[in-house]
Amino acid sequence: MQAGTCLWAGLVDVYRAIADPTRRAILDELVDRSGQSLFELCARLTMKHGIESSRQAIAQHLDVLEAAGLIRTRREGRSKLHWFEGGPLKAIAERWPISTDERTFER
Amino acid sequence: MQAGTCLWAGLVDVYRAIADPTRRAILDELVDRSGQSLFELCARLTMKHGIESSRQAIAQHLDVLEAAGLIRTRREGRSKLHWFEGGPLKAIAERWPISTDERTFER
DNA sequence: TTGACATGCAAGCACGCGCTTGCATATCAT
DNA sequence: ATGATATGCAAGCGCGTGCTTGCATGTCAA
Repeated sequence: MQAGTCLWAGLVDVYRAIADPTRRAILDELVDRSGQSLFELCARLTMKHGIESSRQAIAQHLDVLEAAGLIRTRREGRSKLHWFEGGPLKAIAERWPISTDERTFER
Repeated sequence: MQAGTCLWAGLVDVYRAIADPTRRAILDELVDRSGQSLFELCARLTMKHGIESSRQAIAQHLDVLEAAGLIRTRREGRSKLHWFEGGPLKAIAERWPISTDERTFER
C-alpha cells in the first residue's frame, strides 16, 4: 500500500481515511500525545486501544492519513514523527446540519 | 446487501456510512429536500449529482444510511419516504479538535 | 380483479481494501 | 566498519463492499 497501491496520495478523501477504526484510534492517540514515532504509536495502540496490528499495517494507515491531510510528519534522526492536523475535518462538520430539528420529520 | 449481507443493521458505524460518495450525495439531497421517495432520489441524484446508480443500488445505500441512524423513514402508501437525521454526526464533529493550532507542530 | 407502479429480497460477481511477508534503505552507537 | 535500530518499498492474498440480475411482495387506479 505504501507503494503497490501508491497511486492514491491525492485521491484519498477524508471520509475514507476515517472510515477505518484503526486509523481513528491513531488520530485519537496523536491528539493525546503529539509527535509520536511509528514505534511509539504501535506500542501505545496496543496498550491503550487493544490494537495488535503489525508495524507495516500501522505505517500504511499513517500513509493514508497523511495523504488525506489529517496528519503532518517530520523526520527526526532515524525516526519519523507524526502530528495531528484537524483542518480537513472542517469539511465534514460543516457539510450537513448537525442539530436535529423535530420539524424535519414533517413535510 | 439488503438481505444477503443483512447481518449488519447495527454494526454499521457512521464513519463507514459516509465513506461512500454516493451515500454522501444522498444525504446532501435529503438535506436539500426532505421526505423524498426512492424514485425521487434516483431521479434527482442523476440530474443534480451525475450519479447513474441503479434503483437497487440506491436502495442498498439507503439501508446502510438507515442502519447508521443517518436517515429516518416512513411508509406513505406505496412509497417509502426518507428524512435526514444529523444526530450521529455529532460524534464525529466532537471527537477530534477541528481548529488547527500552529503550536501543535512543535513538541 | 387486473394491470401498473413502487419497493423488498436474494444470490452472485468484480474490485478495492487492509493485511502479511520479505527485503531494502537510512541513521545512530560502539 | 559493524551491528542494531527505525523506517521504506513491493508483491501477493483473503475478505468485505458495492453493484448487477432476477424475481417477489405490496399498493393503488381502472
